[in-house]
Amino acid sequence: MPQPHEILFKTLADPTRRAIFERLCRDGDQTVAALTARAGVSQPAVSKHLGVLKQAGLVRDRHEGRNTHYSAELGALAPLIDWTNQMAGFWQSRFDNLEDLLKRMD
Amino acid sequence: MPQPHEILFKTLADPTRRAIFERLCRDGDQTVAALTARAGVSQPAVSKHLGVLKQAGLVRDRHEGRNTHYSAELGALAPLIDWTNQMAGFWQSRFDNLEDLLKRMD
DNA sequence: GCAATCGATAACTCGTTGGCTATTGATAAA
DNA sequence: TTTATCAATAGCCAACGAGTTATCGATTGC
Repeated sequence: MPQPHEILFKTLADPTRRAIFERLCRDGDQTVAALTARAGVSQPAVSKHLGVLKQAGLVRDRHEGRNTHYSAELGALAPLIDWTNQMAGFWQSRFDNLEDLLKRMD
Repeated sequence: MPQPHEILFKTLADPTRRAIFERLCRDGDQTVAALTARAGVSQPAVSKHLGVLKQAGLVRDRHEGRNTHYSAELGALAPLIDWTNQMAGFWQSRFDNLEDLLKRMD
C-alpha cells in the first residue's frame, strides 16, 4: 500500500473536490443533490469527486431511500498532519545537529 | 491572490516534486546535480520541479559559481497546517452546536 | 402501474502537466 | 583560449484527469 499522505495530496489538490470536502466539514451531512446545487459543476462530476474522496477515506456515504448522504471523515486528515510534522521534525533535527557542532567547537 | 493553501496542495500533489522537497527538508542545502542524482528523472525535469516549488515559496535558491543550491522553506507549509486546523475547527463547532442543542432540550 | 427523481456509470472531449531530448548561457578547469 | 560542467529554457509528446451529455437502475409519489 502506498504511503497514506500520497493519496490525500492528490485528492485534495483539485479545488472543486476540496470545496466539496470543506462544505461537508462545515455543514456536515449532505445529499448529492445538495452538494451539486453549490458545486458549480454537473451532478455526474460531483458523484465522481465523491467517489475519489471516498476512495481516499475522506468521506463516508449513507444510503437513505433514493438519497445518498455523504459526510466528512475528519480522522482521514491525520497522515497529512503527520507528514507536515515530519518535515518540521527533519528541519529541527538538522538545526539541533548544527547546534551540537557549534557547541563542540567551543 | 488565490488562497495560499491552493498552490501548496497542487505543488505537493506530484510524488517526484514532493520527494525533492522532502529531501531538502531531511538533508538541507542541495545542488541541482545532487538532487538529480537521486530523483530518478532528468536534470531538466528536476529544474522544472524546483521552479514550481520556488513559485509556491517552498524552496529558496542560492547561486554559487556555476552551481545552484536549493533549500527548503519550512514556513511555507503554514497555510497547509492552518487549513487542516480550520477543517478540524468546523468539525468541532458542529459538535459544540449539537451539544448545546441537546443541553437546551433538557 | 407509470411518471418522476436521485445518483452512479459510460463514453467522449480537451486542457494540463510531467516527462523527454536538444540547446544555450554561464562559470570553472585544462 | 579552448573544453567541460552546471543549470535553465525551448519544444515536443503521451498520459492523465476533470468536465461534459446520455443513459440506466433504483426508489418514491401519483
